[in-house]
Amino acid sequence: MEQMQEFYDPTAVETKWQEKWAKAKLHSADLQNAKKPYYALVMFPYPSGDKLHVGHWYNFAPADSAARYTRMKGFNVFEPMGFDAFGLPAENYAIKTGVPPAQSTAKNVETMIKQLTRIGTMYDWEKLVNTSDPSYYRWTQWLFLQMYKNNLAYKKMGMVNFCPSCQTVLANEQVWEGKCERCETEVVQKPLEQWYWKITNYAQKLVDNLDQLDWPKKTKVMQQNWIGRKVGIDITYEIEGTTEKIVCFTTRPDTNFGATFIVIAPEHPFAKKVAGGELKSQGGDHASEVSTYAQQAAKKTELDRQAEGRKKTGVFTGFSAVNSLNGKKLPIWVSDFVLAGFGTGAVVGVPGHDVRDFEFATQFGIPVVRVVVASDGDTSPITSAEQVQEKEGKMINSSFLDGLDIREATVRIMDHLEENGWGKRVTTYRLRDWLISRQRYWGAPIPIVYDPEGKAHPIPEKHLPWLLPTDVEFKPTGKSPLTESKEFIARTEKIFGKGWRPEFDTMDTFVCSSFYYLRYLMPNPNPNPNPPSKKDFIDPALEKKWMPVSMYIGGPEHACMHLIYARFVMMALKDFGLVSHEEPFQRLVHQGLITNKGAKMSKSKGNVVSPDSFIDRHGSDVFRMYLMFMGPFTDGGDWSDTGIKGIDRFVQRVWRLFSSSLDEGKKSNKKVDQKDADTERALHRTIKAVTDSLERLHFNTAISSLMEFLNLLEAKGSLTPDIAKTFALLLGPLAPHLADELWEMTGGKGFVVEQSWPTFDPAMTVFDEVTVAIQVNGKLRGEVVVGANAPQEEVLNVAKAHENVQKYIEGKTLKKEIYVPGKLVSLVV
RNA sequence: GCCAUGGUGGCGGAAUUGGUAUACGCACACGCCUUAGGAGCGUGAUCCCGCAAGGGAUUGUGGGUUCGAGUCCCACCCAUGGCACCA
Repeated sequence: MEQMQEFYDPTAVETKWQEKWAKAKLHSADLQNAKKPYYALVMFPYPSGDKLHVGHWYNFAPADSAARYTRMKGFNVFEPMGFDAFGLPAENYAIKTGVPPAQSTAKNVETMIKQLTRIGTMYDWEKLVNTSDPSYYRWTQWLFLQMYKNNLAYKKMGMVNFCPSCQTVLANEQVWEGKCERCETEVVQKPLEQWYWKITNYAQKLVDNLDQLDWPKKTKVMQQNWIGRKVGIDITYEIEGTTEKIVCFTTRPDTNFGATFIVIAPEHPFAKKVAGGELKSQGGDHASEVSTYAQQAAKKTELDRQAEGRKKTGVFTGFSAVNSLNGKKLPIWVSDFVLAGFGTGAVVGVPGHDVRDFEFATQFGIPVVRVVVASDGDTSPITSAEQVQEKEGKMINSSFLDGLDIREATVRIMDHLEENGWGKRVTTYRLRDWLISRQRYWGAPIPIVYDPEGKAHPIPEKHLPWLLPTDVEFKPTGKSPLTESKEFIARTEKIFGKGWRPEFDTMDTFVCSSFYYLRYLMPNPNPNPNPPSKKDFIDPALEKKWMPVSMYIGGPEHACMHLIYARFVMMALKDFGLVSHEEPFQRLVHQGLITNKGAKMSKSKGNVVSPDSFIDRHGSDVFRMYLMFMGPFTDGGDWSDTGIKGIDRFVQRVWRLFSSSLDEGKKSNKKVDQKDADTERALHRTIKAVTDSLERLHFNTAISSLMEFLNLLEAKGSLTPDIAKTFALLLGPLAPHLADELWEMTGGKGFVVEQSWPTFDPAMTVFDEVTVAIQVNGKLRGEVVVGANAPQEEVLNVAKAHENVQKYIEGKTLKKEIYVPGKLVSLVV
């Protein structure tokens, strides 16, 4: 009765252990001497002034549980943490409050470290990185210079995505459904000269390497789609009455005998020549129509195009090309359904076998020819869009291709076109080069200066870090805020000479995060390497030993941003001879999304759950276990205020059982460790179940196995010291504070995370006696208890003798008898 | 439209290879303890019929393979995520 009043006090216990862990430097990894390195990484957060939200916990706590389990399995686990500190959140906060981002960031980092510690994670704070610190961004700039040196960084004029709200350009990856990934404002197109990194050089490798990675299939497919590799052929068409040629890209040259027209994008050079009156056709002057159409098309926004739907518009140029295959004339049209940025910006129209071409042809009265037999054998003329798409079939109306399957025909025609010099096989990609310039303040300055003629020069490495000036307004105006800095310009002139100007743009924050996993391995950098050397960037021995990251955990929203940029940068670094691996993240896992009442948590919806009140009341262990218990880690789940009770009860019951049993043992000094076979077997089954669950990151079932075991122990009424110890160890990854407290109560030495993970005896996980189900004609009709190793015949006889079974088999002939050892008997009558 | 993933009680979910579907927990009902309970403990429960013993149905829908299907195959429906006038 006395023990019943004793409650587990999470706050006291958790504080006590967090202090002990810190004092023992329990989470500090010895990078140099580790024998079995295991790099456990989570995507680092940006330092926000708000409290850690449930999403952070849902990402970090289970990741930490996995890392703790791995450590107990005997690995030298390195679990670092840092801050993706440059970027819009800090800058927007500065704009609102006038507090310089450097100041607010430093403060936020401090509070977040405290919050992250409260989770009870094993972060090795000695290796902290902060991307906004000059000791970090000097390497962001150094990386830029390596890219520049190796011709992977270049500046070019072009149409770019511009967010009118953030007042900066964006990379393609950062435009989602035509909107800014950060603020969801409609993005517009602007012609600007900007810096790019040549990610397209690695397009092929980025696709090919996916095969070897242990990543979610979904993510691989997303990257594949994003890179958009397409194998096809460029076919050259001569234009009648001119010396001009048009090259069309197609993946379906097999249908080329069915071509009846050509369409080019409004931005295509030939369209410009027609519009400008440079070329005049015999059939009349179409310059004004083409130029008007091109101007209208240029004005259209993404929204206009969506509103227009698939309705085709276009104008005739007055010119025709010739299909070399059959001498047919192909009128050349201009239409905005053809994209200037894909392929060659020109398409050969085969209306019989492409829906868009069909729509265009019917819109403008262009003939439609069938060159593939329909699946139902139909060879009649095509009259509706439903008849169009044929991905299977044999060729007709196609000269030497007739009768061939479309796949054979594709190869044949490609060979034929290449042999005659009319075409060339090519591979195209959807992926565009990475635009890394940003017209924002809070980022790493691009280490470039311009001479008085405006020519770009890289800043010599000895001048790094090329410091971000502080004498600026933060308010974005579309012009880079750095243009206002007198100090920045003075500094440039002082070093490089009068009339020299610095590059005023800063780098995309995704540049900072594209290599941070390497910087964690350089915890005590030479504070001022001048000039910086390769070895200061990353120690090759450490890189070889620790990379690639063993397990990387973070949200799926980064599939086509950070996760593609980081892979590209690692590949480039390998080519520069700086690292030994091509891929940064061997295994990737996405945590699921945690919602509230089915909706994504957001401040504007006012449905954000703050962990704090729950932690104050139940403690971090209960909170993190509840998040893990909600369902599989990768699925996410919907928040519920009440469900946490179940975990709280579990923790209290564990506590009560431990304190009552262990106290009792002490007081009466009686031996309570005589083994009970049932409990012993249950213990082994529990170890097996928890181990299997943790291997699969199914924390929810690991917890339910422990609950089941606890239910059994409570029913037995006592706890032997051996079982108590193992129970504490099994709880270690899931509820680290409680586990250490229980471990201490059982007289365990050291910390739980330093102990070996419990092992089980497979022989002990099976029962002596098993319950066997009996089915008659597939329906359950009874069960019997037999010895686990009872021979088949004996079990079948017992089964057939079963009273209820008798009712169903009496007087009938047994057609089949099946015994699945230890599971069931199946009788067929 | 295309690709991917998923659909199991009132709810979150469990069920490595086809082998007793609904473990574990929440919520619920009843009981115990209590001055009290937003505490604790115990019992019950997928649904339908039945006082009960028991029977029948059931893993989105419809078929199929099998002694046996949540699991494998085919068709369809729905949900979520991604891509989308990409030639």
